Amino acid sequence: MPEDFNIEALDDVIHGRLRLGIMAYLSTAGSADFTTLKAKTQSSDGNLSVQVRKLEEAGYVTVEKTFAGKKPLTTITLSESGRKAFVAYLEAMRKLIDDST
Amino acid sequence: MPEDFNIEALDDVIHGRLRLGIMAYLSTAGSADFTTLKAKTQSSDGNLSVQVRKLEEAGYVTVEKTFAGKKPLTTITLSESGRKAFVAYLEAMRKLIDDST
DNA sequence: ATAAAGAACTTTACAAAATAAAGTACTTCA
DNA sequence: TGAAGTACTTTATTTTGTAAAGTTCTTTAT
Repeated sequence: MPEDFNIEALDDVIHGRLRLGIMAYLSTAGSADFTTLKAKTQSSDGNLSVQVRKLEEAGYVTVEKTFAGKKPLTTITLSESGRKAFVAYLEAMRKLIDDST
Repeated sequence: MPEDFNIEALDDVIHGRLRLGIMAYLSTAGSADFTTLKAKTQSSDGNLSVQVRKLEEAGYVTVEKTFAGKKPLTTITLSESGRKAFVAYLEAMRKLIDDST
């Protein structure tokens, strides 16, 4: 029985579907440009833009804008605090899974 | 790299915060009455009522209304299809965790 | 006997989030 | 040079989640 499963342990910023995908990808890749992230998460430009902004506002990623030749290049990088938050999220989720199986 | 992490593998009906808590509890308890579920998930009456209805509409739980003495008693039970869906959710989540750590 | 309080919900209203559509500012190709 | 494409952002719409209010009864106190 997941007696001690605290629903509040699941960070809402991370729990969002697309944001979870972004964090999962960045957790191993470290950083990625906008286009790659869009492909990996199979999301639309608009949605990705919005969700990356939210992660940025939470301090979980940093966003750097440069140019690759003539084209704009946005690079999203997982921050230290983002990594910590993601690890905590995974820990809470793992506990839920263990307790449920 | 969670190359194969398919964000769509995460069943949206289950992914919702409170619904996830309900499913997690029911996955081990099998069934519970409204009041118990409310206490275990620390939710409000209104929210619980709404989310249970959604799980019911998805066919993941069955809801039976009886009386305990004079008081109404609503019993929520995990269905076979609900268990399957939850297992699939856990499997997708486990894969995400494994790939991310 | 009856009013006040409480239990067990449901319904409706409101707020937040996700998605989709449209817009901007270029660049490249024909 | 103009049509299509890239790399985004902003705004609008839809969906979802939460909170507030309402309903129907029961229990307790007077």
